[in-house]
Amino acid sequence: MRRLRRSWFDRDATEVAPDLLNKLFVHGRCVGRIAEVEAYREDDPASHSFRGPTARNASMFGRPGLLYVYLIYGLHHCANVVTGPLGSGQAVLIRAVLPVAGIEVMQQRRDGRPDLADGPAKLCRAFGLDRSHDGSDLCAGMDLAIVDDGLPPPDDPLVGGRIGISRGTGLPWRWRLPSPAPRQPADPAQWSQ
DNA sequence: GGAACGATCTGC
DNA sequence: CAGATCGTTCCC
Repeated sequence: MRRLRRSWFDRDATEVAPDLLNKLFVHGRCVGRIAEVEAYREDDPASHSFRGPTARNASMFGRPGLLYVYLIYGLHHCANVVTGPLGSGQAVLIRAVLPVAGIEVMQQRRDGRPDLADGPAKLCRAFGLDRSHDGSDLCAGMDLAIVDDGLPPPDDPLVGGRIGISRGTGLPWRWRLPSPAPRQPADPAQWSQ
């Protein structure tokens, strides 16, 4: 049970992303095993960092190991882990986790729905994350952290194109645990090993 | 100053 | 399959 140190995040987002699979995402009593991620980089037209730093994406250009949380569609939040050297504008979107602890709290925050954290915005709702957590340091304490409990990333993650975006769609920068399926892929054919 | 647009989710 | 809902960005 070891919290990941800052140097661990100081790599390219496409390298960190698959390594995040099976790590534990912790916020307060809520713990989830990371099941699906996507990488975003500054040279990537789909990335919020593509057009340089702004007030919204400032934390994406911060130190590796920060949390980047943004509001989407005016009503949902999504959480990212900042990676790479300071100023490089990279992050990994946490798309899904498998609930491990704090399930009661998650159920309450999700209004009793059974699907607690199988989508990026559902996850933020279940874990109680919003814009006030943007820029938080995942390497500072145990209230908000990424933890390695010894389970390694899978040798055979499913790899596919990112979803919900209109540009940069060909890039195979989405990774998911091979099993169990936390969320059915929209198109099974998009996954490959 | 204003318009267009989301790295989504939900219920019809 | 469309509506929700508003901050951010970009263009005039």
